[in-house]
Formats: sequence, structure tokens, C-alpha cells
Amino acid sequence: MIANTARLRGRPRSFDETGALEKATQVFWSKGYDGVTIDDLVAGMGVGRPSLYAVFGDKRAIFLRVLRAYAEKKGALAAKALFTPQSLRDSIAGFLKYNVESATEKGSARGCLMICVAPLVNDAEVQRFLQNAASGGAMLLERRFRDGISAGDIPPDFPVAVRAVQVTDLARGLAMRARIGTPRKTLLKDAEEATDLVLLPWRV
Amino acid sequence: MIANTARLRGRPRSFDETGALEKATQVFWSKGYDGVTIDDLVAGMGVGRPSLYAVFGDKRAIFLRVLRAYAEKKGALAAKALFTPQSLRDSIAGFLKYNVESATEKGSARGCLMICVAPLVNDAEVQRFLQNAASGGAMLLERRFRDGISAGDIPPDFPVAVRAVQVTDLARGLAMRARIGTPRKTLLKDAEEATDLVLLPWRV
DNA sequence: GGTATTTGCAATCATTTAGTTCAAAACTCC
DNA sequence: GGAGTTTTGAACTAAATGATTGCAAATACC
Repeated sequence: MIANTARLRGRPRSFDETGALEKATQVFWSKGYDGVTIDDLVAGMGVGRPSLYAVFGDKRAIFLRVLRAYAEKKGALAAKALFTPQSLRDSIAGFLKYNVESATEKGSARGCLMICVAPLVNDAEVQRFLQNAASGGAMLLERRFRDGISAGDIPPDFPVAVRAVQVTDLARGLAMRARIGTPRKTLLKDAEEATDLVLLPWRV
Repeated sequence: MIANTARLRGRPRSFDETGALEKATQVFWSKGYDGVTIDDLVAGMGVGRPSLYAVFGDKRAIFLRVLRAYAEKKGALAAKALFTPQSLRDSIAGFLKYNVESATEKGSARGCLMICVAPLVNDAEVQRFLQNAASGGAMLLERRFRDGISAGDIPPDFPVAVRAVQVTDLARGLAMRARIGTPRKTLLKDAEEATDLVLLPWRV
């Protein structure tokens, strides 16, 4: 099994577990889930077939680990973009900007793993995970809006829940357009305008 | 070959070409593109393997035909929802409502073929098709906004192009949330609120 | 009724894919 | 250096898949 904590004896691994998962992320990201074969993962992760099965399990298990790691990393960066001390407007703009930038990064596939790729996987566990992640993202935004109320950036009757969901939907739209090849420049401009939209009557 | 136009002699087909394509749509819609096998299509379309190859071609060709037919049908219905004589607000609300309803229809898979499924297909022709469809949809909305200016529903300085793109992004977000299992009721409510958002300072 | 034409079913072939086995290699501890 | 332990690479098995072919059945035109 995975002798990660108490591995002392035996031949050491020639690969880094975290690094291999990141490489697997790129594989799924660019080829979807069904489109990926074990051979793709063997080639992309730089891990031999038997080691891959022993350490990670089958394709589904690998994808779930990839998804969790991706969500954790992405969530942390999104939270950082949102809660860096700055005006509410800059926070929302920064959140959308980060989404666009990570969805159009050079070297990796376009779009977002959780928005574009994972929803196509007809799997109950993946489904639940995505729903939780979605509501988690909306709650993060909602909290930021509430902080904005406390700071006096927006009035107390600002529809925090509604706007939070709308920002996530706009982010989803931007990610999907990134996937089909819309230029980063266009998307960054649209992200700015989306920020203006959700804060329209409140100039902050 | 396809003896559709000048077919007079010979055994008539036991299947309807259009109907078979609609059944194929459901197959791709629910299982993605890479996830479907020829056997899935044979079973789902009710067409024998040899006939399927003779009439439609291989999987890729079938998907492209499905995609075109779907886009045509969906585009026509979206245009109908948008340009039925009514207030601008009701038009936009109707457009979003139609998107949500078709993305949460019972009996078929959730989401939208063009928004959720096709973007995962790494194929140049599909990519181009989706970009054209996307800009076509935005242009449709833009025209409706301009009609709204002519009718006096919104002022002449209304940012038609920007709002048109924002509506498509919101629709994309709604479709993706439909895909991951968000209830129709929630999405319909959010569609209404999205309408209010894009027309916020303009009570029409 | 005869003929040409096309469908539909079954069987078939080659290729790809997932997953396993096994011996050799690499390392630690004694 | 040797015993014990773990990883690795290559070969292997079994199943799934894409695509083709033959042949009988069905039907329109003559």
C-alpha cells in the first residue's frame, strides 16, 4: 500500500506523489475524463503502470484525488484573491480576473477542471463534490459581500446571496468561453465589466 | 451511399433519419462524446451497425450532424423566445427561462449539448462551430437590445454589446449548474434575477 | 412475377484498453 | 556483505471497441 509516512526500508520511489498528481491534472484537463486512457496517465505522470495502480488505484480514484487537490489549491487562491485587504470592487474584480487567468494559462489546457471537465463525469461522488464546491464558492463570495457591508462599501440591503450566485455564474460563463478559445484579452475585459455589473448601482 | 434524394427502388428504411439523429443527440448529451461507443449509438438510435456507417459515417461525423441539428433547433427556439412581441424584460427573461427549462428537461440529460458537452471535444471543426454559435447567440441578444432601444424600453446609451455577452455568460452558468444537479426551481429563480441584473438601472 | 436495390442481422477481424503477474533492481538495516 | 523489503519495467491476459463483410429479407419499378 501507500507507505508514505513510515517508509524506511525498500527501494525508494522514483516519482513524487504530489508532482505526479499535478501532471495527472494536466492530462485530465486537456483530454477530459473519458478521453483519458491509463496509458495517457502512465505517459503523462511518469509513473509505471504497476506503481500507478499500487499507489493511486484505478482511473476513477486518480481523478477523484486530482479533483480534490485541484479544488483545494484553486479554492485557496480564490480566497486569497477575495480577501486580500482592498476595496470590495477590487476583490470581486480580482476574483474574476484570477478565474480568467487560470482558465487561459499557457502550457495547460484552457477552461477550468471543475467547471468544464468534471461536470461531464456521470458519477455520484463527483456530482456531490461539485455541488459542495459550488456552494462553497458562493458562500465565499457572500462572505466578502457581507464584509463589504460592514466596511460601508455597499448598503446593508445589498442582495448578498443573489449577487454571490450571479458572480459564480458569470465566472462559469467566462471559463466555458475560455474553453472554446475566446482570447484572454477579451475575457479579462469582460471580467471587469462583470464586476461593474454586479456592483452597478453601488459605486465603490 | 446516402440515397436520400433519389431513392426510389430497394427496401425502404425502417428508421427515420431525423428521428435517429435526435436519439443520437440524447446519447451524446447524457454520456459526453468520448464516453459513447458505436454500440451505444446502435442501441440508442435503433439503427443497425452497417446502416449506421453507410448512412451517417463514423462517430465524429454523427456528432457533427447532431451538433448542427441541435444548434439549428435550439437557435430557432431561442430566437422565438427572444423576438416574440413582448416587453424587453419579458424577452430576456423568456430567453433565460427557455435555456433553463431545456437544460433541466425530464427524460433527457441535464445541461446543454453546446455548452456542457461539445466544448470537451478537442476538434478544430467543433471548436470553430462553437465559437460561431456563441457569437451568433450574442448577436441575437444584441439585436433584441437594439430593438428595445428603438421601442424606448431602454435609453440609446444602453451598452448593448456588453450586456448581450453578459447574458450569454449567465446562461452558460445556469446550464453548467443544471448539469451538476442544481434544481430547476432554483435555476428558474436565478434566471429571473439575472434578468433583473442585466436591466438593473433600467426599469422596463 | 422478375429484377435491382437497400436494409438488417450475425459473424468476424484487428486494434486498443484495463488490469495483473513476475522477476530483476534498488535500497535499508543488520 | 547479506537478508529483507519495496519499487519498477516488461510481458501477459482478458475484455471492449471500431470497423468490415456476407447473406438473407424486404420492397419498388418494370
